[in-house]
Amino acid sequence: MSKSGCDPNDALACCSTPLVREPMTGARADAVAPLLRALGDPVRLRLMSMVVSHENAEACVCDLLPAFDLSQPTISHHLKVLHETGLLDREKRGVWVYYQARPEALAALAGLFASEDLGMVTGASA
Amino acid sequence: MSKSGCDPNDALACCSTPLVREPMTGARADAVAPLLRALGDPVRLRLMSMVVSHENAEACVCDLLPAFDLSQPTISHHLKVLHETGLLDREKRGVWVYYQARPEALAALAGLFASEDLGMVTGASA
DNA sequence: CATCAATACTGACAGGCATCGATGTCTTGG
DNA sequence: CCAAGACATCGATGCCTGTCAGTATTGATG
Repeated sequence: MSKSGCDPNDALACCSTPLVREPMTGARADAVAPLLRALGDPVRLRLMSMVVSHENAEACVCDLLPAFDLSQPTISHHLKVLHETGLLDREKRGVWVYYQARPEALAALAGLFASEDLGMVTGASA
Repeated sequence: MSKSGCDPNDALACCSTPLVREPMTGARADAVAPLLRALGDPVRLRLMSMVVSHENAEACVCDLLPAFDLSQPTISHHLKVLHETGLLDREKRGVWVYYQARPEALAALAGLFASEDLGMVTGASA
């Protein structure tokens, strides 16, 4: 079960509304912020990038560990955070645990920062 | 001056490379993560959204304060964090301080999550 | 100049988080 | 059945951060 009231599915479902269209409600911000906070750590951001850009868009802990000067429990902890936030999927195959990125999560974040309106915003301020 | 070694300009300059293309370097992650961390707080995410979607894409503290159950110093603190991270610009006009979103910062984040490769990633895993 | 309003700054405290060492669990191989 | 490797979990520790109360600063007004 999840640790708190943050439901990843809920977060993904509501991210489709760009934050430039209208003021974000408190509930929506509470749902989206954990995604950004999870990627707000340099280690987790690198882990996410490594998994996504890895072959077949998946990687096991043994692939990721050598890139850091951190202990294995620490890496495991960060992967767990990314998993609980809904950014990574876990799949155990034999002895190894493979983490896969969830494209819909990244797509949700991309939609959040949808830049279609940004040009309009810049022009409107003049 | 910035509080730490995080240079907003550096962060914005390097964000243009999507994190799905190749593994992110440690230095790059250190530069980008603060942007995501800054928006990883629900209050700051709402503040950012409110400023961007506000009339003329700017808002003063007195416009933002009533939407929260927080004290004025707390709101000011969060705005300061967003400003130091390079997400908001400050402009003092008379008694009021107007905060304006920096479109290039949001564009940088949008570029980070550029979804052009996501479809390829999903397909490639099959 | 005196007063008031709006905002920023400082110090302090509580809570959360990143990290580690030690240990447990599960799978594979002999 | 035992040993070894891969990964997760637990408990502890130190740092970071969100929050507030109080105070200083700045500009408008009379």
